[in-house]
Amino acid sequence: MKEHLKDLLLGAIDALRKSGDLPLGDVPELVIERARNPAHGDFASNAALQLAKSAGRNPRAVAEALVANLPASTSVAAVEIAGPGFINFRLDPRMRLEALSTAHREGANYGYAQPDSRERVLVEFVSANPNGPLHVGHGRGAAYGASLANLLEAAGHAVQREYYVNDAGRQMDILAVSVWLRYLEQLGEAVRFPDNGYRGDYVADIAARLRVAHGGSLRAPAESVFEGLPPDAAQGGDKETHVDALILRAKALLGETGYATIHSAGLTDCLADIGDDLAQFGVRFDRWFSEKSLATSGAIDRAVARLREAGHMFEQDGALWFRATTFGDDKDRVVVRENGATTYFASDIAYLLDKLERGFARAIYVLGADHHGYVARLKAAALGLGLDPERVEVLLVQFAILFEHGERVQMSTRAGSFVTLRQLREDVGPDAARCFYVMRSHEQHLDFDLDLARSQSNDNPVYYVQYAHARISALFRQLREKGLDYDPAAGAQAAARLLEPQERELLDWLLHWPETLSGAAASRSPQVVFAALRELAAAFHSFYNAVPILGAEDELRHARLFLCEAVRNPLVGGLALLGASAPETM
RNA sequence: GCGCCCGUAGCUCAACCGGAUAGAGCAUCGGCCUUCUAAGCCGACGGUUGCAGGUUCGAUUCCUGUCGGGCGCGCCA
Repeated sequence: MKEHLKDLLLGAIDALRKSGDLPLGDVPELVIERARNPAHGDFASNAALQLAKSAGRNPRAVAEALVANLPASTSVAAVEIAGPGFINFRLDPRMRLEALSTAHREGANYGYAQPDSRERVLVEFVSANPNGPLHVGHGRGAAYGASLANLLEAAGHAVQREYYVNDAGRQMDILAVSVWLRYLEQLGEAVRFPDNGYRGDYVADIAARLRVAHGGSLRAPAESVFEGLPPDAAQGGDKETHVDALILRAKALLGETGYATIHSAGLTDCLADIGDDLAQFGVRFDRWFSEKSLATSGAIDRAVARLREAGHMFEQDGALWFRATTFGDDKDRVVVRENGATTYFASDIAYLLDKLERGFARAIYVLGADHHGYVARLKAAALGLGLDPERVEVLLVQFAILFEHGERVQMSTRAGSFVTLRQLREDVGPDAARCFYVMRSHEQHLDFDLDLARSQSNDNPVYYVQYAHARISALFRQLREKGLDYDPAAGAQAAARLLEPQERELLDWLLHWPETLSGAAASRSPQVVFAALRELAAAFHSFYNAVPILGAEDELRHARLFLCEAVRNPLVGGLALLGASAPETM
């Protein structure tokens, strides 16, 4: 609709230019807005205000000229000039009724875009290191990424969801050593657990499974493990040095295959746990992309060669550097270390190249806010590879802070005393968890109120929205119980009788829903969807309280039930985008 | 020190790429269940948009400075 009105205005501008009645300069990007105040009609444009300066006339005169030259349209009932020169459009009432029947006809997909302007988009999200269970911080990235992917799909794009598995790094080695030490402990060895090790109970669980699968075949005497190691932090040394030495010792004692067995047990178990956790959270991925595979496939070498050939690499202090500062980054970055190993950033470059070479028009990264330093780096990498940096889109998700009984819930990952996503989900339920996470803009810090999310009351906005759906379902149950009839065709026929203000509100909402959705997708803002659903629920509850539905006379009953069915569709469809259910009863 | 994000009602947040009278929910106060689910509805109260300048017909929105909060600045991942 906004596009249509924009075309009308462009038509008027065109006509004025041809006739030469008004000297118009460059035409700015026209903006059509929903009118906030109903007295201002349905849509408003500030075009005249924007054009006034270059036309050298006062805005109202420009507005009058525009309106006089506006092409005819069957969708517009009236055009008014108001205030300093706003042009207000009042839609033909038929537009609302059309929206109503479209909403009714298209089911839960109402408002979803036709996939005509389809763009292939890759959304990478979560990508947490598989060295333990997901915690509540990851939950926000998961909820946001999943909802965003759904939203982009609803906006007509072809979306691929990926999880980047950091299966190659040092953190995984630390996990492997932690598992091994717990395993030895369970076999009766007197081990000293490193300060930098992973202490969570899940580590012991992995060790226990390892014992079942491999018995004592991976055992080594404690003395041989710790003999001659540099001291740990608690022993007056350095925890990093200590744990690194421990990793080397484990590899030496276990041999390549033995170490690989433990390493992969840690990885596999953690990944399985994460996958299961996310699946129960309604979050699914099309692909789990292994970081290690970038090395084995030669993708890293290829990416590095490409940067080198483009002349963006240099050697210094024995390492190979990417001259990122050429492309706006504030530092140059090491890609190949002095010891010959590639850095994490090297994998990033290779993965980025891989994504864009697979034909995705856009690579969206959903990252935690603490990764904001990556933005410049990734953009620089794209430029260095000779690719358009616009195709790289980084969305930073700010931290979520849990509150309970009005106090901040403290978390410490390494100590294993964190609140896991699994715990949160089981505590407040998946629907509330998903919605609470995306209720605020992703670039806004989130205070996650556990008590509120748990509460089954009017305080809880998720229940409020779901309750609207349950009430509609209840109406149709009551309809049968009372032996009343409902004829959708008669309802559609009588829809013009839906003239109460509360009915008008609902029709308005339905009319705007497609644009609300496309706007939310364009601004990567699932919270807009939630806010809109809340409005719809509020409008429905008001309607429900204001007018009789089953108790109305026949024709009105058909019309109102028809409206209820139409309202139910975006409730279901919108909640689905956010990963929440629409229960029939509550 | 440098860089990024955020400061809006008592609290948590909106305000649609600069627009018309800055809006919701919670909290507080007052009403509404012999009728379709009261997990609901109706109403009242509540604001110098952190502060100081600037740009503009118009600024919560853009720019500069400043104060406050969060985060980041490895040959870690």
